[in-house]
Amino acid sequence: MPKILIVDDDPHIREVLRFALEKDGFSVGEAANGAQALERHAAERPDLIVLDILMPEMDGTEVCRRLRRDHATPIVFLSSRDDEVDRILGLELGGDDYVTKPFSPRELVARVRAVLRRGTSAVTEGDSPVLTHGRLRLDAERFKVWWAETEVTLTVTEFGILRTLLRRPGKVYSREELIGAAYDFHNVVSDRTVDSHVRRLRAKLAAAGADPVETVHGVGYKLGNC
Amino acid sequence: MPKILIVDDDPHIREVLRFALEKDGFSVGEAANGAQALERHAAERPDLIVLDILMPEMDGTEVCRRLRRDHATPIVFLSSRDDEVDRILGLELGGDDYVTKPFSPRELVARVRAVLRRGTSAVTEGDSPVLTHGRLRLDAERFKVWWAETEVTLTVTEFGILRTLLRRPGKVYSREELIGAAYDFHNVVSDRTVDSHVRRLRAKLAAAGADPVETVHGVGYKLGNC
DNA sequence: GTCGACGATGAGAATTTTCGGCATGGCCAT
DNA sequence: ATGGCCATGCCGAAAATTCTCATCGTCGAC
Repeated sequence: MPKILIVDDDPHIREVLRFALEKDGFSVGEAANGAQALERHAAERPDLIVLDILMPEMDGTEVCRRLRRDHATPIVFLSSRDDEVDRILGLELGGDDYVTKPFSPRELVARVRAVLRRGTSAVTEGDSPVLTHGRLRLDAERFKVWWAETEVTLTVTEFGILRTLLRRPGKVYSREELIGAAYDFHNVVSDRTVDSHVRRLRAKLAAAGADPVETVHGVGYKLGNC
Repeated sequence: MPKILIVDDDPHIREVLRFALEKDGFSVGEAANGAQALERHAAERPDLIVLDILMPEMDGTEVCRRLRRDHATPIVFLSSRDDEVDRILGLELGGDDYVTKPFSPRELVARVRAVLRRGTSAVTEGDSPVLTHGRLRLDAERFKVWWAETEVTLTVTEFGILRTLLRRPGKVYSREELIGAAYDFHNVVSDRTVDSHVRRLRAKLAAAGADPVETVHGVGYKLGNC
């Protein structure tokens, strides 16, 4: 019966999350700010923390940094605004997953379960054969991609990049990460190359009426809402 | 002080190997045929077996199969004729390394050490940054290859294939294995493609005076003696 | 508003992949 | 053994994809 610590300054959110998590059999603790979070973490030793990023005084990133000094407790971030989380995710914080508001409690519980299932390790990819995000669908086994009903034909590299983006929609991937995910040899290609592939990927998706790949200036690319 | 069991029907070979291994600090046992090998193995519990393939009555492959029923003792095979070992290696016997006669005792000792160092596991690739085989040298970090003194410039795929072959010189790799080792997506390219890459790889090595990549009809490619 | 850094774009070079035809090896019947 | 036959590998060339480079546009910090 894993124990979850909810950290958010909004009592309403805490309430909703507590309800959802308890219904699923988790035992739940709460904290309303960063200082309280560290305190409760020390006292209750939760198996996972649900952590809001935007909080007065000590925000989520700072809590995360302090926790990471001594602990590997998995963290699922809550982000208020979509573009806000972008920067943070670029910075290799030790977060394990990320949910942007507004989100369904059901989704959060699913993420929490997933993180716990794959163990403490921060960066493990759930290699499901079919990935979906909005109208975008990718079948890694059959090597095919659809936007709504129309199939989009991609090359290997384009496919690799999209698959990576799709594993964590919204997360901003640096060019280096994208290269690493698509090739065995990381040290071979220049990162300008990623631009080229993203360009053609975008072109093909655009031809199908989609435009889900977004640029995050100074960091990399991410999959936006579809 | 690891114990090695030498199995070979040729007393001269046993003598040479015993001398080399003992000089290196190993303790050595001997067996002249398959039946004796099983017997000695049960009695002496060696840490590693050096096993000749071609023996009268019960040959090395059969000995290996019987041993593998109950034991994971690492095995280094000795093969008499070069082309003979090819077929056997295709068949995923549980061998840990392979040396073809004529071989230098020094080389065998090196192999034995390597196998022991990387633990019992049969198929662990020591991902050392620098792989060498005869005059052939490959640096996986700097992404460079040499034949003797001359550097050979390879493309990513050529490099990937050579690196794979180099991980177990002499082992015959199927085209599928080579594809799988060089790409993330296995299901994308036809296996004729491997031919093309091997062709260009050979051409480049030939330009440097080498011809180490050998074809094994009906199975795949392997790295021959250099 | 200006400047500097970063991303987009176009074009071309390099690499990878495929395909079809030819050569060769291994196997069977003679 | 010999010759034919089928499977498999090799080669040349073209098509597809990937990668790089130079230039221009845009974003964001000051």
